[in-house]
Amino acid sequence: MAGQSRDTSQFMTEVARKDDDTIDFEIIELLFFAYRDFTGDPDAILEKSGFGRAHHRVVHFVNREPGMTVADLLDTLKITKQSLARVLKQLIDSGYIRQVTGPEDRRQRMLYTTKEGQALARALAEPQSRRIADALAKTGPGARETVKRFLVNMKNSAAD
Amino acid sequence: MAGQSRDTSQFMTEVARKDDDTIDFEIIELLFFAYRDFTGDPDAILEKSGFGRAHHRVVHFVNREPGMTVADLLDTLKITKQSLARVLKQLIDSGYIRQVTGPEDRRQRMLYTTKEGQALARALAEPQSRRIADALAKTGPGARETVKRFLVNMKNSAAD
DNA sequence: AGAATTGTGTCAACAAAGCTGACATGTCTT
DNA sequence: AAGACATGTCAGCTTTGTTGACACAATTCT
Repeated sequence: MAGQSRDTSQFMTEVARKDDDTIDFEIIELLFFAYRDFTGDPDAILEKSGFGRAHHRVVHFVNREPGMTVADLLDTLKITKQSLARVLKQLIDSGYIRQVTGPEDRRQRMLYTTKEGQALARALAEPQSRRIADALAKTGPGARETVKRFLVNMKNSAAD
Repeated sequence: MAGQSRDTSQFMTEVARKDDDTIDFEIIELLFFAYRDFTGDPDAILEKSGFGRAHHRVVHFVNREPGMTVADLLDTLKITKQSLARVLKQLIDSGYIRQVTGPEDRRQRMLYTTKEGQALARALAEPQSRRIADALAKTGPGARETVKRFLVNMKNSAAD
């Protein structure tokens, strides 16, 4: 699809692929492709449920950390409460997530996945997990530790 | 922020953090956080330009592969031409990207970044590149090769 | 030469998921 | 009692994705 001959000589005196020795375009790009395809994995399942990627993230994190509050979730997702409210309400109404009034602080709503929510979270994570396992296996022994450390270092540490 | 005491005993007989030995929730999550913060880097610059992340991606890829056609770009971004048209038009009108009629096939529009487009692409990539360099340095020697191979393995190989 | 296909542009309508601002309610905290 | 806090909700807006339809020029096929 990108195989047409291109006479770019009038614009590029160098090579077609523009490389910059001071900017790591390569890893930037690989991250984009990797994440694009990684997030594409659960799409088929999401379409069946009638949910989107926003719902996916909510179910995932509530499932991972049962009892987290709405504020915790907002902090994790870094979105506004109005944005969260939309998808969270749908998930609660559909029976995937339930809320429990905080036993210490009754203002809080502790979030839990239902049986159905757990099943959904698992089904969505499954193809992604397989992709990761395959990629790590192909990359070689010790890859998991290195990749894990890299990813930890990539995310913001302070305002967490 | 997540430090409140939570009596989840009535729902979780296990630990608070739900682990699943068959699903790699850990890397899935780390990928989310890493990518979330990684894409947040250029936001300040984008706000100044009045552009969004869609514009960022277009400028990036056109800058990386000068002379790519509209079809190439659609294939790379995996979005519809109507979606692309919107942001591409704005970038052309603003003088960041220019089109040249294909010398072999006059139906094609070869895309090039202008001087301003190159400067923008570079400015946007700079904080991301720094983040990657820092993360790789902290991860240790040889990290770049391993991470690169992992990312290549993570993306789809076939329909590329 | 004429027909079909291809690459690109564009109109119109719609959906998902983000945003801001404002306000209500109940629950702490002081 | 007053103020701060956690959550929910209404209303409206933006960005960025989608489908479907159509136009036009250029290329390719028969």
